[in-house]
Amino acid sequence: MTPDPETPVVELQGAGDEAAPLLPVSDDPCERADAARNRKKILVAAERLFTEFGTDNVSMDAVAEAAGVGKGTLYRRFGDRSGLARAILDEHEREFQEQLIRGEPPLGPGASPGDRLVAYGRRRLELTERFGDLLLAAESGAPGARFQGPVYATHRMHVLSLLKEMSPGVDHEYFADVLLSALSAELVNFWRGDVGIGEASLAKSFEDLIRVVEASAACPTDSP
Amino acid sequence: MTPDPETPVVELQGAGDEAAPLLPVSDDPCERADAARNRKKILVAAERLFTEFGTDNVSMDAVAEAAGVGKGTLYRRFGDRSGLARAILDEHEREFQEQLIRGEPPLGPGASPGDRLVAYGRRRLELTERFGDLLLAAESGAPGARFQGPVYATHRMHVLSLLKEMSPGVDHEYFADVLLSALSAELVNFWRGDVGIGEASLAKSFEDLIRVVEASAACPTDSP
DNA sequence: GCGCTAAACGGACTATTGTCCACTTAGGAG
DNA sequence: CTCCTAAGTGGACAATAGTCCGTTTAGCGC
Repeated sequence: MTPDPETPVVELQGAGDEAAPLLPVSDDPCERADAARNRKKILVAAERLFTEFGTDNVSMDAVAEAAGVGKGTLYRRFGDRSGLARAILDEHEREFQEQLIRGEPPLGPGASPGDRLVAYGRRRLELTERFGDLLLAAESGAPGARFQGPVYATHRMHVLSLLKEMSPGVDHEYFADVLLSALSAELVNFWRGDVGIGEASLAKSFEDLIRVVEASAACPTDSP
Repeated sequence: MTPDPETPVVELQGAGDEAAPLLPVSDDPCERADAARNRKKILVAAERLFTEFGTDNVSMDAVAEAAGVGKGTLYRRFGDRSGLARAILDEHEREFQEQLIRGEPPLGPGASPGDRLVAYGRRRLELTERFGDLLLAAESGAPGARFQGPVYATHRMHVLSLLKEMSPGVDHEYFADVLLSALSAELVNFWRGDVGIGEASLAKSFEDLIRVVEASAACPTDSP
């Protein structure tokens, strides 16, 4: 494994509902000046190449060359291709998380958990529409790697705490991952591209899914 | 794209509930004798190497060499690594589908759709326990490739028809994919390996998920 | 300024996937 | 039996990801 990829690991202990600043901090304050400069150069070059030629028509060599650094530097900073994609997405990711935690309802606090989950799904789908290829690259690393890393952990905790609020006393660990899989770039891109279903339609289906759970929390038929 | 991978495409027109023999037929009757012989040699060699060294510690070169064929032959037959994995799984897959269609309840016909879905999930989880790495390799091709091909289509149709039976008049297309994602080797392997949760526990969670949908189909709170 | 050291750099190198095409051969027609 | 051709074969080839390690340099203590 690579010595130290970019993940500046924030502690993510299970309990807390959602108040704490769980945002992944991408700028290491102890980073040497040249390292920071190169990181920036790489991110700028990569973003340009990715948008110009399409995310998966650009080799890592090409990124390194365009950024004017060696390949070793590229890999030292970002670990692998998916790490680079994640780093590019990071800025938008932070903005998104900000809205989840401190934004307006229904995305932010104040709405019912069901409404918040629906809004969360809708927003994720919008983001997938904008950043589809990049998100796909970000979640295509080693198998199972998608489920690790601070970004996934944060999303997971958000969904989990809303589910808990919706129907307390039930174990939703697995269901949280299932919901996030339902929003994975791979599935969503497939629906949008190959099946040809629009994002709005998907949002509706995702909402249905949430409403089903919401209803079952209120319905006595639920057998413990 | 590869000229003609192994997929001998069976028509999969949407309607029929599940009576027809939708099993993917893997032996092309018009295959030349030497081709068939090589196919067999490759499958045997690959299966041996995979079980001996672990599925992803074996390069395609190694498989070709062990089978005593050229790499070109390997790729002509199976398209890519994931195609090879699918072909190895094919025998078990056919057996599984046989049980779904003509086997005993609750897996086969005769039980309630909810029970059948639960049994389906349980069985898939067992298979993932046995063939985890291979299934993982089979579903790790080009992004979105998992959702294509006859095997996925068949599973999807099975789940879909049970969902329809459970709550008629509702669109379950997306939800079927979500349920199948919940059983994907990537997610399940992650839970078993990294989280350390046993298969039984996952089966329980999957069952809960199905029961929630089952309940909501019966509960008047459901808003159309 | 002057070294010193840990951090960062970069490009040669390895491993692997997947493609291509000139050659070989199975198996039916005559 | 012989010929013919479409299918099949195999290994050289190109492209790419990711590793390794000798070299360079930032930034600190003096």
